[in-house]
Amino acid sequence: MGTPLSRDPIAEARRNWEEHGWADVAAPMAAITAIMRTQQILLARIESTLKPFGLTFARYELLALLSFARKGSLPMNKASALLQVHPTSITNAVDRLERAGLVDRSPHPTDGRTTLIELTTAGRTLAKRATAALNAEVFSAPGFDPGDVDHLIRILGAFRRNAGDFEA
Amino acid sequence: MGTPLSRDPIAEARRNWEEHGWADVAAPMAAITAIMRTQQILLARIESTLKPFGLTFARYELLALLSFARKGSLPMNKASALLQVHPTSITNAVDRLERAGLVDRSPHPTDGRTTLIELTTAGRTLAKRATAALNAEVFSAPGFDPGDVDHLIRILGAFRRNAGDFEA
DNA sequence: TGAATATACTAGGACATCCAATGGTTGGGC
DNA sequence: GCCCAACCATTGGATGTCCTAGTATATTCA
Repeated sequence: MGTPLSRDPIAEARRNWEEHGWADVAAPMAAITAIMRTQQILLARIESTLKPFGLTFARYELLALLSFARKGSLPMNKASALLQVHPTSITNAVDRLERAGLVDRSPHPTDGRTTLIELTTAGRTLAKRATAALNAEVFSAPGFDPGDVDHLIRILGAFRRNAGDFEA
Repeated sequence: MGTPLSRDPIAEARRNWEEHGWADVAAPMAAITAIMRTQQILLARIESTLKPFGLTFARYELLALLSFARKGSLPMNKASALLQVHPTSITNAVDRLERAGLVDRSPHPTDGRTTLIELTTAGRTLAKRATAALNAEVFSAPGFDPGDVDHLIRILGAFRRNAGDFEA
């Protein structure tokens, strides 16, 4: 990215909100905008780490999920639910992973509507190496104060629960 | 989205990390994944609020930025820097906003390389109405505990500064 | 002054996401 | 036993983001 700005653009936006009579919602606006920007920064780091493996974050998430599955396979709709993305995104990711020889599609033994996804040997190996890279290059030095990490997990966990992601 | 899951999928992932010998980075991994998911939820709310106005979040951000510009116009590279997105994203957004009659392009008076973006009357009106809708439907009840909002602003502000977004 | 470098925007391609619509498959209610 | 609503995966279209490359204009410097 370019040169650092001389002032925090989100703090600027917050001031603008306050000057226009929206002081009551200025702080939440700033927090939400900050989350947007933080996600963008983190995603860029992750994508950059995964690039040498030929993976995007979306495809990595699917590989990682499969690598933790007890049976080694997962129905597509389960993957969609657990990763909280639309079924079409799973279809898209599986298409590319399958073309790359990292996963296989197979029909569900009893339910003809369902398709199972399974890691190939190459997929399992790549998932391990990509996870090691993410741990080393992103998660081990995330840029948060260690004490703040627990704050974030608690605050965002409550938010996600309120939003209906999961139950208490 | 579907039914709430019975357990927090990010807490599950954290457990998986710990069981595989990556306990030292499990917490940051969980925090980062939670930011990704939180951004997704918030973006969906924002897009849903903006949809009746024919706006996306990217285009709204540009309209809002222009509405706060002193001169009422902004060079495209300034918009790119302040919104922290790729110049091509600005080109894309301006293309669509211009086609919708919400902004105009004009040449910079002294620098022939630069293009200025300016709100039309319709653009200024729509920006006001869209902001009012976001304030009412998203920012006024963001789903965070009021005390947590300040925590978030502080934690994410420090992160963004460390990441080189702006200077102290 | 004239060439080399830097800057600003645009064009085309890859990827991910969502939505709406389609075609199979299941399973419960009658 | 049959039918229809619910479910599953896929396709096609729209949007946004980034990357690479290309064109035009400015600026710097020998």
